[in-house]
Amino acid sequence: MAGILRRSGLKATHPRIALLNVIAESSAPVSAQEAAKRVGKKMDQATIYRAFNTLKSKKIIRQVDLRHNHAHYELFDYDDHHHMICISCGKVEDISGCEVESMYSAFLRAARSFATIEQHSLEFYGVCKTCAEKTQRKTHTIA
Amino acid sequence: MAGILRRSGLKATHPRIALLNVIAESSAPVSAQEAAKRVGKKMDQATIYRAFNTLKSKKIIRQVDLRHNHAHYELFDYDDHHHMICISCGKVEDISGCEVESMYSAFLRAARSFATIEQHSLEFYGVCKTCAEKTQRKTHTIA
DNA sequence: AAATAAATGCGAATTATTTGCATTTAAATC
DNA sequence: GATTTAAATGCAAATAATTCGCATTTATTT
Ligand SMILES: [Mn+2]
Ligand SMILES: [Mn+2]
Ligand SMILES: [Zn+2]
Ligand SMILES: [Zn+2]
Repeated sequence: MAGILRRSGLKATHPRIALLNVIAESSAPVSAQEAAKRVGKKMDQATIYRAFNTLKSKKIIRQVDLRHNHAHYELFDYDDHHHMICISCGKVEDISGCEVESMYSAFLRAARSFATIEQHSLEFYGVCKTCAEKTQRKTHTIA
Repeated sequence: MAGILRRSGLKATHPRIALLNVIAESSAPVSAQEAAKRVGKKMDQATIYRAFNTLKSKKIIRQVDLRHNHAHYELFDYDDHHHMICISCGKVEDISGCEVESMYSAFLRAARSFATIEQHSLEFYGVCKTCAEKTQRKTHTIA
């Protein structure tokens, strides 16, 4: 992690490295609260938010919207993966194989007022198998 | 607007109708602050947030993430349009013609733990022509 | 017009994110 | 390895975003 930071012109400081490790080890995008909890030690929330912002501006991490009313972040791995989010329990699963980038130029042609597209976000909102089963069971019980 | 509300089992109250009009007349998704300002009269912020949530749950409006650290909402028109957002000035333009829904079943097959997809959000982050020109001009001045 | 559940307003509470400033620390220089 | 210095951190306090409790008002039903 230290190398990534230095290559971006950032100081490889202990809090930042710890935070990056937390993000890297997490299976789902992490929020400031989760990060604070998992970084353990003492990393101030202000430092966490400042780190999120600088790491985002250097494209080391990217922001993901899960509609939880607070931001989440994950490593910016350049593999263009996206997320499925359960609208019932909040579960998040990564998915890949989206072709959207290949359509950038077509979208740009259709757009009146945009010069470039740098990135996109694509999220799917649905119901996970666990929640679907629960609903099914509930329905059966009532009937 | 009153009809839409009643059809969803909601009371067609004055604040709600005013809010829906604001959302309908806006060219871009609106935030709670913008709504408060434009509804004029006095509609309490708590009422605005409560309305956003109930209208969202009835699928009359939908939430849009512009990465501004607060939620935005627009009418849920079922035409599957999406947004281009300028990372420099925040400008928002609607775009349509996305084929993502036709790929729901393929994504579902690829997903380990999801039973259904109900909707998706697709946002493009780029630079608008106005901002692109400004940058160009700045670069030229420096050179 | 009366009854009633739903919705609102208002104030206060949470939650989320940012800021100012004194102090510390990583990296560069000697 | 000690010195220098700009960048980064911690702490406390500020601001922004969203939610809650409860008394009062309002839209529909009767
Ligand atoms: Mn992910
Ligand atoms: Mn729109
Ligand atoms: Zn679920
Ligand atoms: Zn712009």
